[in-house]
Amino acid sequence: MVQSKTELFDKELVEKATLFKALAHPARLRILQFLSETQSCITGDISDELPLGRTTVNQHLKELKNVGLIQGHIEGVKTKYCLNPEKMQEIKVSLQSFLESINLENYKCD
Amino acid sequence: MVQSKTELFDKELVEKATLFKALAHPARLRILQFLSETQSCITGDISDELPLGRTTVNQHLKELKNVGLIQGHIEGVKTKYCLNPEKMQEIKVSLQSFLESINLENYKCD
DNA sequence: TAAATTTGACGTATATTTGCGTCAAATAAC
DNA sequence: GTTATTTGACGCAAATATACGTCAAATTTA
Repeated sequence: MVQSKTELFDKELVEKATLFKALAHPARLRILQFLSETQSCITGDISDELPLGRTTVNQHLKELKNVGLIQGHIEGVKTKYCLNPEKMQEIKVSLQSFLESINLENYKCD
Repeated sequence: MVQSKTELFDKELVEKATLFKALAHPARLRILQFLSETQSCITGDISDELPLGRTTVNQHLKELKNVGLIQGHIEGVKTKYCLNPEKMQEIKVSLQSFLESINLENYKCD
């Protein structure tokens, strides 16, 4: 067994968990920060900025791309990576709404 | 090798990644929702509310406890689980600040 | 006291994530 | 045309997460 049981949960919850998971590694957070700091697209070698090998960074980039947080244009041999501001905003709203739905003012614990 | 490299990142980033990770599974999101919906502490058997076995749910509860999102009082044989509103608020602020630091108004992609 | 309930601890199996090396395709530089 | 760069795809090993069964301690209940 030990099969994944995520599909047994509410679809919306699964989606939010997926978003959170994309942000659940310091390398991915750092990549997002880095892209925002540079204020524009970056060609390749983000791995120079991280204490990880190129292939590993590439994999993290792929994960971020999968959830739509970043985009990549190919320009000749090189690839330019950028944030996807719309998706970032979407995620922000999504997470805030979840956190707000949870955090009740008059929560009491007896 | 394949050793964990998380310690090579900024401590603050690692902490935020840890928080996100705690929220990266639908079962844990559901548990948080459930605790907030009931508006009070719940004795044991949250597993009745989830499509998972008791031991599995217990493990998720433990993870949530580890990051401080929930608390558990022991009352006789039973254990009461509650949200930790302070920590929830803390996490909310922490995540919002990260997202805001990332999402730039005038982000351009050439 | 004996039986039933409740729960954490422990062990185990499978799945997924993380990290990286190597290779091949594509393009640029010579 | 040949060589160098750049990058994704592929595969592998170790680490971690997920899911659960079983057991023992604690505590009610009978």
